[in-house]
Amino acid sequence: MLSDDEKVGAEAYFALLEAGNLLFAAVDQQLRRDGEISHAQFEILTKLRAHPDGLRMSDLANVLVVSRSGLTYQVTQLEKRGLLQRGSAPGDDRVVVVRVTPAAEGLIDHLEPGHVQLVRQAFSAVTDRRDFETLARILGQLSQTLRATRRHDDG
Amino acid sequence: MLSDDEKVGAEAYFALLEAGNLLFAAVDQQLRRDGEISHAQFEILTKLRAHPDGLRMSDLANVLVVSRSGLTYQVTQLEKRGLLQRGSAPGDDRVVVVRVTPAAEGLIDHLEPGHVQLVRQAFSAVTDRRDFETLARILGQLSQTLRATRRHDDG
DNA sequence: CGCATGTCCTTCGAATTCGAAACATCTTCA
DNA sequence: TGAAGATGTTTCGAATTCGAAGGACATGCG
Repeated sequence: MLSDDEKVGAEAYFALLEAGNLLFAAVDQQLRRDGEISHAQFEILTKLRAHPDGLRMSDLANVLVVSRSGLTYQVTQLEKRGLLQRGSAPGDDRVVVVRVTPAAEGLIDHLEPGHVQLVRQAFSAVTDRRDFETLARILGQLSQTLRATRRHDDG
Repeated sequence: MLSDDEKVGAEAYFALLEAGNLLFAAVDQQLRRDGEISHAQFEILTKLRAHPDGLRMSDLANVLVVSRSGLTYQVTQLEKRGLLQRGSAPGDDRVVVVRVTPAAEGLIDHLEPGHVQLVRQAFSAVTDRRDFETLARILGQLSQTLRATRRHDDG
């Protein structure tokens, strides 16, 4: 038998997976419709846009929580579409640094308004600003904990 | 430029996707290691266990937030392993009703302790019980909103 | 009844994901 | 220098996912 604390914990756990799943699916559908791009690819581009100097493949994979090989696949797709470029890093020829192209910035600008609106709509039932802050804080703690125990010995 | 409200909203949005992703990945890894089963399959079994009379394929797909065809695939896999059974529904020969087998209940019982411990560990940084309640409440609202606007006209 | 339409599940092909293994390049240390 | 191990990325095969199309049954209406 579960204690009351465990019950509310399990509830939060299931709710997190469900909400995350639904939110991802909703955003994915919209992005595919409006911009012929998947949510996974969109996340790559937006993360890269926040790093004008580019990111190494491994770092990008860690940020996005995907495997290195999975990232290789998507980066190849995006490079074929001219939305990003692979480059080399000075001083280490093993490293591949990825940067967005102006075309990608244009695409992001094109998609951003609808994207923001969809997310706002999804959260429309959350009216108290403190709820947002609580949500962001707890989920941030959760991510931090999970990243800390995440295996580092890949490949 | 985003307002402060939009900033905290965007933060919550990104945190939700990230935490959900990390949590799913962590649980998936553990279940594969301890029980030779994926998180997706484990969720099917646990949902079904909560419904001793079985569930129709469509209803199960909706609950789990997966496509009908994707569910068909996983149900076939699980049936091959003897963890669930397909049956017919009285009065409508189109419908397939799925039920867990005793073997699946045994597997769930075997995996449950480690599963609970992992989740508890993931949430270990969340110490205030009201935070759990807030989390469950907000994410529940979010799921409800997203389900309401979800497309019902599937393949 | 008999056809049109709707519902439910599965099949099919394409896209995406992962982990293991392969490859290439550093770094360390003798 | 050069071998051994570490690090970074890609290739490969297998598993999983989706949406569209197909097939089977149900329902409504003439």
